[in-house]
Amino acid sequence: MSSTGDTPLETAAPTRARLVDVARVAGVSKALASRILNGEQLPIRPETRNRVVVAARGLDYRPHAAARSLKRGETGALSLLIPTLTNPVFALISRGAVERALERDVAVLLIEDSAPARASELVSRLVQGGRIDGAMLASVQPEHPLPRTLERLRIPHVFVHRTVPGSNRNVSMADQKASALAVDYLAQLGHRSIAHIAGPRLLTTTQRLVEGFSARAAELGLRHVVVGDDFSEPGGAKAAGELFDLRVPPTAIYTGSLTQAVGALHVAFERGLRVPDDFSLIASGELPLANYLNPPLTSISLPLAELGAAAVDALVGQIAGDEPRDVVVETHPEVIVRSSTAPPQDPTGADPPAGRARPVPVAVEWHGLIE
Amino acid sequence: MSSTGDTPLETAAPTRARLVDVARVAGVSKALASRILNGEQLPIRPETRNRVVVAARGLDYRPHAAARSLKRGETGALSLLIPTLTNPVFALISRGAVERALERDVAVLLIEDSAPARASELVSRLVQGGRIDGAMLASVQPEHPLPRTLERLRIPHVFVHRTVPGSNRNVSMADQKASALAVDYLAQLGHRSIAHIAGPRLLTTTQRLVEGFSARAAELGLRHVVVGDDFSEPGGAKAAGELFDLRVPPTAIYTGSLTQAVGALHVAFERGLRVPDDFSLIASGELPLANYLNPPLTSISLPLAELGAAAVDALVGQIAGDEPRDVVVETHPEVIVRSSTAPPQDPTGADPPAGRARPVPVAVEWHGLIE
DNA sequence: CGTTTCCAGTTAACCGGTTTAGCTCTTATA
DNA sequence: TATAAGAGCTAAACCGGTTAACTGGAAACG
Repeated sequence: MSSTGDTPLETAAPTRARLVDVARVAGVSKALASRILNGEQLPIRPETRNRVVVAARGLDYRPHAAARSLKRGETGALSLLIPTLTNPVFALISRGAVERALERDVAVLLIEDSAPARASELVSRLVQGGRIDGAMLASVQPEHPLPRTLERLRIPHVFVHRTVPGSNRNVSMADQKASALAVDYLAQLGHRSIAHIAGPRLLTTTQRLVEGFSARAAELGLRHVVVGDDFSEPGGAKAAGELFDLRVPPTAIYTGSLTQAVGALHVAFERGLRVPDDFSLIASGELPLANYLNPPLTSISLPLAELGAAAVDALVGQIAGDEPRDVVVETHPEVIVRSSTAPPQDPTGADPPAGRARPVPVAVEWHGLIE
Repeated sequence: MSSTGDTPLETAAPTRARLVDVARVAGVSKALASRILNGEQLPIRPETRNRVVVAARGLDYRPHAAARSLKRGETGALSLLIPTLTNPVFALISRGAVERALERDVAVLLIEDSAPARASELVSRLVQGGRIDGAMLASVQPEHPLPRTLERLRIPHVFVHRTVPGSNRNVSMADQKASALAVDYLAQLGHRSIAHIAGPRLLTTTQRLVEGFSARAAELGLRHVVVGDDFSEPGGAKAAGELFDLRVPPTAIYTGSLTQAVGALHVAFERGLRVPDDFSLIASGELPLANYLNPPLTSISLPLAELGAAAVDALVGQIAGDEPRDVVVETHPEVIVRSSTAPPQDPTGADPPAGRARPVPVAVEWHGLIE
């Protein structure tokens, strides 16, 4: 298996060029070749430098990752832990992270967090095995064991999208702005009574979305309500069902994820409700699928890929020695208008003729001003 | 940064255990420790072996990936090239591959094939940089430059899901069976006139799906037609539109992917056609989303995760020295019955009163027996 | 004129494993 | 009784880079 030098057999094994080869061709020591190729600022004759660079290019030389890693004590690889690949939100974050990492010549190991204990063990193994320099975590729920482990091992890490308050390691975006924009858009269409289907309350993403929603709705004097506690399709379906059961349902629903919107559309269909005739629907997070739902879904675009890219940048910074600090990605949310939103059909629905909307049949309470 | 031995400062940097540490604790040389921990069959006193094993466990020792890689000339890492992460088909294949790889203590680098030239360059870089031992390719179209590059560099590789005939490196499944099952199911419901919305004709997956469809339809004496050339939502929408434009549209449509089915549902909705009243719809490939479409989509389950796992197995085999050979994953397709399929509404629709169905308004021709 | 400084490099140690060659001691064999 | 054959281990080279320490000569400096 040792392809050192010549292989006298008929199959000329194409062997990688090593640093020594470059050095020999350029007529210098491998030490010098190494330092030149790494762009060190050194007193060196330009002509010598050139010989080395040309030799490296000519031989298509690439430093052996393992050798470099061994000496430097760095691997040039990161892990990215996500809840599931089949959720397009995380697919997009992953895309952004992998792209940026490749630009920076860093490798990314993607891992699905099927079970917290297992994920912790896997990441620890990668760390202990010297396979990664740092970890990006997009799936930590508050009691997840991994952050503590990483803290103890002093492994650089960041939290992406799902953040940990006070950690100084959060890479997030101003989700509030997306919610506020959604509320603005619905209000502008004439809706006076709106609902938000939210995710798990423990997640900071959820909290930001809810906060943005409630704050702006209150500001505009809209009646508003928040339901739901799961970003999935069934979560959206269940929450939507609760809303439709209200004595006075909202005329518009804003979901925290596209998957929830799919669930909401599903129950609407089952109950014979029509969108946007019976209620308007708008979701946070734009995906190609939105255009092919029935009806095509109005949504708020969010820079998920940029979020992944920013996570890589922050983590690479930490590895280089920077102190961990929170990063908030610039958000310029936009409404992608499709066919699931329209002015409310029955203007009185937002303000029922019989005055006050209470009592409410399920454990859901309206907030906001009753004019 | 050198944490060699003791760090006298207050921050006790938790340093990885190395092989020497294990050897010292066990009172043996590191050579022996290495061979024991690698499970070599050697003349060794059981007690000595035990001391080493216990020491390794006690120190939570894990061999440093880079050091091992450097000496062995293997990285213990593979790449997986997929068209896009946001397509759940490839998300599932990736899931299966990553899971199996982690079981085998191998790392997987996931790469999206945004542009063939760029992907080729990236994978080459990984190979040349000694970052991966082999590549899994799930996105090669016939003129993709990567296979040639890998062949030239003598890098082990396999083709997953999208195969290359004659390469002996294909990891695929018997998609034909899924198509045949779909046809059987539709026939059993009473449909006599069915259509298949296919993917790009150059892909072998498409060819297998089409073959299974046409063969079984002919066998059962059904009128059948194949349209479409793209697995995406717009591709499904366009093809469905062509079918609806037929003078005698089919009473059932079988799509090669769930995304195409989404597209088909979309145009049906736009044209006011109802599923399954106006036509039945069944898709190849089961995904959670299917349950939340309107109506919930009947689909054929396929072992996509197993396919990814099998790809890892095959590739690891090649790296260990096996000759490349095609692998066909066991398929036991099942119909997941939901609400998008039903007996045809108008039994005469399958066999129009006016006799022959031609002429056909678009470039689509019916095949099969006219009774 | 002797010494220091700078230029333009080279030598060799080292990272943490794996692996080949070899060494010592006991036991079986001729 | 000499010797070959294991059993049971150790020493050291090696993988391919990086980097601290060093060298020989020319120029600058006091």
